[in-house]
Amino acid sequence: MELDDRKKKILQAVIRNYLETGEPVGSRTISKYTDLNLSSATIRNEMADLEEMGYILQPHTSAGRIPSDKGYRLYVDTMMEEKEREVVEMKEMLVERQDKMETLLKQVARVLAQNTQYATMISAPQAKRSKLKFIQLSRVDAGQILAVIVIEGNVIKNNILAVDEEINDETLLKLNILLNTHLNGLSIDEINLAMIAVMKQQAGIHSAIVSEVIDAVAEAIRAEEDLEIYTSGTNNILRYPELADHQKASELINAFEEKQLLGTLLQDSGGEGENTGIQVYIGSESPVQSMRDCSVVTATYELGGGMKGTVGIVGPKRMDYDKVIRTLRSLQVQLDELYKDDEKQDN
Amino acid sequence: MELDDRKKKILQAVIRNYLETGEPVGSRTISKYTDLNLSSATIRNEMADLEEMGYILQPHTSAGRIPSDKGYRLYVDTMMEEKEREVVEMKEMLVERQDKMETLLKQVARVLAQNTQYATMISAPQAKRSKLKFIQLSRVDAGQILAVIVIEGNVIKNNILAVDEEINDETLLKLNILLNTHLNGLSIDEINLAMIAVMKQQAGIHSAIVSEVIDAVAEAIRAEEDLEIYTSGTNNILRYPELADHQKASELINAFEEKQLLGTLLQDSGGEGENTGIQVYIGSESPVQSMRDCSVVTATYELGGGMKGTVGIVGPKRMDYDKVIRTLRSLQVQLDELYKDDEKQDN
DNA sequence: TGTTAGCACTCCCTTTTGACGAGTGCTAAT
DNA sequence: ATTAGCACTCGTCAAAAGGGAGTGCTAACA
Repeated sequence: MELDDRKKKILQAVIRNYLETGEPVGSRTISKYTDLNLSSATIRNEMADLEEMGYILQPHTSAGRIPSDKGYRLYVDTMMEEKEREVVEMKEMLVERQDKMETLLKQVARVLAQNTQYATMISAPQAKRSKLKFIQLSRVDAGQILAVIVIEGNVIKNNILAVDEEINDETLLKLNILLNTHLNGLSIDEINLAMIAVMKQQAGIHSAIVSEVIDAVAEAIRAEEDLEIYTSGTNNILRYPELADHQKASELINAFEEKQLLGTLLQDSGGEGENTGIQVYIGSESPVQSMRDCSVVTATYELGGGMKGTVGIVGPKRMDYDKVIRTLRSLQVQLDELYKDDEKQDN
Repeated sequence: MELDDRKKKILQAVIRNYLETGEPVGSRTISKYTDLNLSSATIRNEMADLEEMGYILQPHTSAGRIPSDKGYRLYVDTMMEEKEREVVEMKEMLVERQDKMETLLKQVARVLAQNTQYATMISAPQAKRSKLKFIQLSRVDAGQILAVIVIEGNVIKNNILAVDEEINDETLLKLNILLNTHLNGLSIDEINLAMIAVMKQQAGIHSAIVSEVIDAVAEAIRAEEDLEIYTSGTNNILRYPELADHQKASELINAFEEKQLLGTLLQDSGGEGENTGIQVYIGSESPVQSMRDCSVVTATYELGGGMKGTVGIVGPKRMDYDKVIRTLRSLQVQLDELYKDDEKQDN
């Protein structure tokens, strides 16, 4: 059987209507809703075909039809553009530039949740491969050395090292120079044992400190490389009856709290999503088990300096894909402009 | 009317029974449940009295009774101890010492939530008044100065300052000494304008940087002084039918997500709670509006070095106060022992 | 051959009804 | 002061009834 033009129109009408009302939609509704001027009986025949093809389904006999995952997929892939043009400008989101990356991300998540009434998540931006930019040791107390580690992209990590030996400012200065000349500009897998041996030798009796600093560097880079994720609007889940079932809602809320599960969603979409960087997971397409009744839309964003992160929106399958995607596009643009020329930041 | 011994026993029985079953409890049940050997009719009369006095109430005519807030309060204040002794040792919680404060707090929240099946929250420990311990400026890039600010308790904040002028290492060293000699050991309200003027004068042409550093210090201390709060087990809210109503649950989940609302709960209990530092808010006693159907139990904990924080558990009014309080006591002891002698930490 | 009107049928949802049971308050007897 | 007895209230549950939305099929129509 072929999906001719009329069938497409009917499918589109079914989906549009269902997105609005959340109720199964019947043939009579379609007969009036579209400009096809067809009787409900004809629509019924066509709908039977569409069901056979797997685009829509009946919750039970003698109910209207609702879109299947396959139907949503077709809609998202090929039918949505047309609506996009006739839509008015959305209320502008306000994302302000923030000093602290953390503040910015939390704000984005919140604004997005308020705008869409769905649950949102965002991962901190990362350079492809974190390189060490600068190390600074300082004596902060007797027996305590503060190690400040700056990673490419001006991400800063601190670590306090306990040392047995008493260290004077001069040796500290030497150690600083030693560490910086050897390590600057290197990524974690470029720091090898031979190099460490050389440094330890040069450090003489203070070789123990070198080891500790290296450990701290390794940990700092590793910490930077695993995703920090912020979420907002979790309570919006309860807005949608199809998700508000206690069992499901509890699992979802848990996923948003544990956050690590969300990582799969916020990493996958790395480069794949065509040119726009926007990707849609419908129902069972999502890699996260607890989201099999949801749809997830993710978008990669860029802050400058090659720093890329991903932001995502989670809602019911019956979500307003159109609005969500437009909102995410607008966000991409805003973030891009906000951090166009420089990349100041800290943590 | 007086609350004699028999009435107390009956009230206690009603509450115990209701905590277990969650169902309104009737006179016949009590008649068998207690060792008073009274008929249901007598119990009925007593219960009518108790209702008149406001300790219990009827959801509707011809239903059993449930405890009122006032009833719970009496129970928590005077009736719980007896049960405490006859109770077996609870499953030991495992809280491990962590390098990072953040990790520790998250772990405590999670463990507590798993153990009790309620929602939990914890505020980061704070010294009474944050004092500056150490400042370090470093040149990290052309036009970028990294300011590392260490606050009492080894809390570290970073800030990258943009500077127009080119600064060599020597001036930077001078500035470091200048800043440290003037500012070390001071709290935010000890840094006054006169002092700043003196420093600016000594800094000469680099006075602009001094201003920026002072701003950074002020912000760092302020940031440290407002509560960081971690939560866990939010999804447990849905476990309890009396909270799982969409409207209420949504508000609650939102409170746990926004976190700042929780601050009132985690600050209030500062010193008030007798000797144990444990405080119970029942229903409308809670200062947080969205928790009027909940009970909240908070406990202050101490990590050493005068660092105090508060941890809290939020559940239905019908929560197992006994177990919750015992769990919190055990946690207090564990944390105390874990950080008994030193106070290493960073962020 | 595609479209449509008509019709019987299915199935869900809501309301109604009645039975049941748990629990109460009151009264009178102990 | 306590208790047995009884009428009454009210929520819950299940079954029954009614209504409505929607379908599939058939036959007529252009």
